[in-house]
Amino acid sequence: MDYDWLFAFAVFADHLSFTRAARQLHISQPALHVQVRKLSEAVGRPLYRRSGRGLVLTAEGSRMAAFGREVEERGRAVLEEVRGQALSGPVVLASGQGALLYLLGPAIRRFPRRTWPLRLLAMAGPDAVQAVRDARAHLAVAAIDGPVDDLACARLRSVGQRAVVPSSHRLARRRSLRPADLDGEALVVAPAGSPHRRMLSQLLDGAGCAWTVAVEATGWEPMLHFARLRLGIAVVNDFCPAPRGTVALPLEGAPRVDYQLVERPGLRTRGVDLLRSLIVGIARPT
Amino acid sequence: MDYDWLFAFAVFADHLSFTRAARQLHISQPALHVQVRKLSEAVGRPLYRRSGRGLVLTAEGSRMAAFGREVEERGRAVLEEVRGQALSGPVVLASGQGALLYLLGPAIRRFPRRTWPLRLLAMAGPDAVQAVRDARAHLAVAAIDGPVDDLACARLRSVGQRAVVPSSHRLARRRSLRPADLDGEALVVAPAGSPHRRMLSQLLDGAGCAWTVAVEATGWEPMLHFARLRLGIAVVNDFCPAPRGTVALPLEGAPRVDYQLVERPGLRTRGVDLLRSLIVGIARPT
DNA sequence: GATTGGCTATAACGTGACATTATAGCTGAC
DNA sequence: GTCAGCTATAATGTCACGTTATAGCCAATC
Repeated sequence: MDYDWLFAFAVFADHLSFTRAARQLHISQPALHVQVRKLSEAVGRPLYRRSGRGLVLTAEGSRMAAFGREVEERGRAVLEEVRGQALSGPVVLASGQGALLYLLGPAIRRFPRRTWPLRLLAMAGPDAVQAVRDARAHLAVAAIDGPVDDLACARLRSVGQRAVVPSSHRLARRRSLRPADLDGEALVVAPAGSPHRRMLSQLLDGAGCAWTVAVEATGWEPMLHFARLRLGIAVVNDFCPAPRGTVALPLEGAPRVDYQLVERPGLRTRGVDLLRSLIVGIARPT
Repeated sequence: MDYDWLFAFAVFADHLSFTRAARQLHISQPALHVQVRKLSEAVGRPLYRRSGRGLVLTAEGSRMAAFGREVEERGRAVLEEVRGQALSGPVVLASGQGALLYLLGPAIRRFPRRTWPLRLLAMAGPDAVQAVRDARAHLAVAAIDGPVDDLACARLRSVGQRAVVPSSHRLARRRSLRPADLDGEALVVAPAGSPHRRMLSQLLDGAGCAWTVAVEATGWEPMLHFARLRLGIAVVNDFCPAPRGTVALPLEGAPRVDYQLVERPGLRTRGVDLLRSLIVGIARPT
C-alpha cells in the first residue's frame, strides 16, 4: 500500500467525485482514478460504489479515509515538531447546534483562537460523532443515546426536557407537566428520524397521547421561535431559556439525555488538550 | 515527504547501518542511502550523524523513526481490520528485569499468548520507557522517578527498600534499619549511574555513612545471590523475597519508588488493551 | 425515446524518479 | 602504511506514474 494513494483517497472521500478531488490535488482525473483503484486492489476490498448518479463510500472506504486523514495530520504535526515550528493546524470541534449555543459558548470564548485557530463544524449530533470517527474533527460534543465504544467519551452534562407553552395557555400555571397533559396539543417538534423526535413520540405515544405536528423545525432556536409565535408547544432541552411570553415547564417522565464529549484516542495536541479541558471544566459543573 | 522514505528510515534506525538495513529491506545500500537523504532534506534537519566508527540518530531522527514505526504498525492493523483478518502483530511489553520477575508474572501467565503473540523486551527501566517512546514497545513497566509527560502513565505499585543481611549478621535481629546503621558496611549495589545506585548513595551519603562497594551487580536476582553468599548487604526493592539464610529489613528513610505502566497514547489494539487490564488488575491491588 | 451534459473508467504514450552496479571517500584497526 | 568495512556519490537503464484522448455510463430534458 502506497501512502500517497491513501492520502489521495482521503481527498476523494471528501468530495466523492474524482473530477473535483483531482482538481484539488492538482493532478488529472484519470491519475487519481488509477491511484484509488490501486489502493482498492492493495486493500483487497472495494472502497466505494455507485449510488444513482453519485458515489458513496463502503464501510472499508470510510475506515481507510479516516486513517488517511489521521496519518496525514499526524505527519504534519510531527514535521512541525521536529522543525521547531508551532503546530499550525486548526483545532476542529464538531457539535450539534444546541450544544454550540447553550453549552460551549464560554469554552469557545475563552479558547485562544489567536494561538490555535479553531474550526467549528455545526451539524446534527450523530453526524458530529461520525465526524470524529472519520478524523474530520478532533472533538465532538453531542447528546448520545447508545454507547460509543470505538471512541473515548466523557459525560459533560445531563439534561431533561421542558415544554415551552405560551403564558396565556391553560397549562402555563402548572409547575410541571406529565406526558398525558399534552393530549390533544399541537407540538413544535424536531424532524422525523431525529433522536429528539423519536424520544418524544415514544414518550407521548406510550402515555396514550393524541398529538399533532404543528411545525417541524431543526434546532432549538427555531423551535423556541415557533413556540413564541404560539404555533404550538415546543419540547426542548432544559438548558434552553424560555422566550418572552412563554413559560418552560419540566416534562416528567422524559428520559434524561447525556451530552458527551467524544474524542478519538491518540493524537495528543496541545491545542486539543486545552480545548478539551476548557469544555470539561466549564460545561461540567452545571 | 514520501512515507516509503520514512519506513525505510525506521529500519535504518533499528540497525544504525545502511548496509544491514538495506539487506533487510531487500534493496541496495545506495538506494537506501538516497531515501534517507531525501527524507532528511524533506524534514530539513539531519537525522543522524557519525560518531566514531558508527552512526547515531539525532533527536529529530529518533522522533521520525518512532513516527515511522507507529504509522507502519497502525497501517498494518487497519489493513487487517478492513480485511476482516485477526490482528496479527505481537503485543510488545518492555520491562525492567525486576518488574518482570516480581510484578508481571501473573499477568503474563494469564495473557492468551496463542491469540496474541507476546514479545517481552527485558531491559533497564529507563530504556523500557524509551522503547515505548520510540514505538518499539506498546507498554512498559518500570520504576520511574521524574514525571513523563509525553506518555500516558498509570501507577501500579509503590515499593520501599529493604536491606538483605545474612541471618548471622549483627543487624539481623533488628526489625528495621536506618541509613546510619549501614555505616562501615560493604554493600551489593547496582552499577554506577543507575537510578537505584543514585538513590542509595544519596540516602547513605546524606546520613554520613561510610560504605564501600562489595559487588556491583545488575538486576535484583544477582544482587540477592551475592547477598546470600555473604559478600555484602544488598539493598533491594521490598518485593524481592529474602533468600534462604538471610533476612530482609525495611530501610527507613528510603524514598518509595513507583512502578508505573507507561503507554503511548493512541493505537488501541485489543491485545494491548487486554494486557494493560491484566497488568493493572493484578499488579495494583498490592 | 433520442439527445445532451457530466461524470467515471480505460487506453496509449512519454517522461522522470528510483533502483541497480561501479567506485570513490572516509575511518579505525592491525 | 595498509587493509577491511563501511558510507557516500556517479552513471545508467527501466518501470511506474502522469498526461491527453476517448469510450462508457447514467440521469435529466425536450
